[in-house]
Amino acid sequence: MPRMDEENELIALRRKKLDALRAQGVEPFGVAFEPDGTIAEVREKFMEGEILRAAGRITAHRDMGRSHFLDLRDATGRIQIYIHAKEVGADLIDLFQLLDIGDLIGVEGTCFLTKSGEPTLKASTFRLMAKALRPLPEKWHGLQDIEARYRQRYLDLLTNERSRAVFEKRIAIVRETRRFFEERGFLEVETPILQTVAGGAAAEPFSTRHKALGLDLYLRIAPELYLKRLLVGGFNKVFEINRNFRNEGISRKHNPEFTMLEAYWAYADFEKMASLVEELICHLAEKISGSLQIEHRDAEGKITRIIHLKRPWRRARYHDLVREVAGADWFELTNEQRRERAMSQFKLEILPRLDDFEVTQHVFEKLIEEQTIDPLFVMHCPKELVPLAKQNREDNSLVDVFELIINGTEIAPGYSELNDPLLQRQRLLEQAGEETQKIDEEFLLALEHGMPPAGGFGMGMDRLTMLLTGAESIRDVILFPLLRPKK
RNA sequence: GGGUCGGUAGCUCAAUCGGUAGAGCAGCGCCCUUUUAAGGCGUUGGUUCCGGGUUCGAGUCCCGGCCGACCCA
Repeated sequence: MPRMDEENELIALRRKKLDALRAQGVEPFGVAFEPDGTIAEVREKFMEGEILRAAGRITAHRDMGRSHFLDLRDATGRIQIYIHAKEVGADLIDLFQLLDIGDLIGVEGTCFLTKSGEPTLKASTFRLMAKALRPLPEKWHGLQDIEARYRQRYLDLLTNERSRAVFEKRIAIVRETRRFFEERGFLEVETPILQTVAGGAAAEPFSTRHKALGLDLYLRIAPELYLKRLLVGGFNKVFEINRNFRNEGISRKHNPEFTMLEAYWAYADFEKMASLVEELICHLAEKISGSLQIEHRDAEGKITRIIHLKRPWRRARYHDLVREVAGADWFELTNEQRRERAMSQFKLEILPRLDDFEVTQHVFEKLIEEQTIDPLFVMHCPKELVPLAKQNREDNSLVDVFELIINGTEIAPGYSELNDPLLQRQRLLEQAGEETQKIDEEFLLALEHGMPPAGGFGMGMDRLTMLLTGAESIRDVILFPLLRPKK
């Protein structure tokens, strides 16, 4: 990482210019300036002869001797500035000599078209808004270094159009998701991130401590148990979009903090939630990409994958899907036969410590989940996988659950929520094993007051953004992903 | 945690078998009154990620470390 005190002639020169500006009585870190909107808006208002004001960053300088052309940019676009000794005073030309690419300026000027038809502001005056003491990355390639793009995201956003577009899409996805739920009568709520018991999922939490109370706390791994308390409290349609934290490894698909959507709907069930998710994702795809065909491209822009979101999405039972790939007799085999087949026939690595249902789950993940590109609702998973869902009425080894898979990844699980407090206690006990302190008694207390049957689902907004933007890594959809500090 | 790959000027990248560390952009100087990846001429800039080692000589080979990417667990 660059340090402020490092010896570098480029920085030293800019600091000299800074001093020279102050010597001329110019404050290099200016105060408010009122442009006629964003640069995109200025371009819309552009009319030859009109006087307009624009503010932005100098990103290019074409020196013609007595006349100069600048590119002025903000996040919305670029406009060309023309500066000529005759048009601005001698004082401002002196000031102009002290400007650099990267500086933020405010310009007032007359609209005109150049020979080649480029809309340009002929500067009558300009003000320095902020002097940049460091040079910007190169204009043509932008900032390419992956590590630097994460550590200094501002430079990535400034120089890489594609990166900025991804984050603008992410913002739109979150905004449209809120609108979607609000239009359907869901209340957006905020529930605790600091929790005394980290419940609602199976994951390692981050721990922290409240000094005044002398209390050990965890950052939440899921909001689920609090949202269900709200169902008990009579908020019948609720959702939350907020950060979850999981103290686990980092990968292409995992960041320790990530943004989760969870929604609960009283008196609905998992099938209804599946339809809601289907509707939501299609709505977002059309809003964000304008299409239900999502194209993923490589760095050269070649299409690598097309995901078809056209409805209706396939719904199939977990056991039927496993039989399709693992053999119709899979569930009639003995545990040992299943292990044997998974290893010899499917070349899967099956560790001896895996329980029988985990062997099947492993087959499911490798042979179904990872191979599935277009949306697939996997319905009715085995209950061992999901302790917070309602048991199926016909077959109580199953739960009323869907798992939505798109592009080889779990996108959203949804349940008919378990609302039997006694059964819920039993399931949580089974899951916790020895670690009974992991059971949220306050949640069970709430359930004992009566929670309406409800449908619920959760969806990782980061992975959804990856799906809709074609980002290959979760770090490309999180503005500041966690990295080890340098040095 | 394991494996593979990478880290060279502010940025983007070269550097043959181990033999004087280079280019483009940016910067600096000069020329040019409508250029737009402006152009022309000239020019500055390096702890080759860090620390050891081998060697007459290391960006390059070896060992250790740091940071990152990908794959696996």
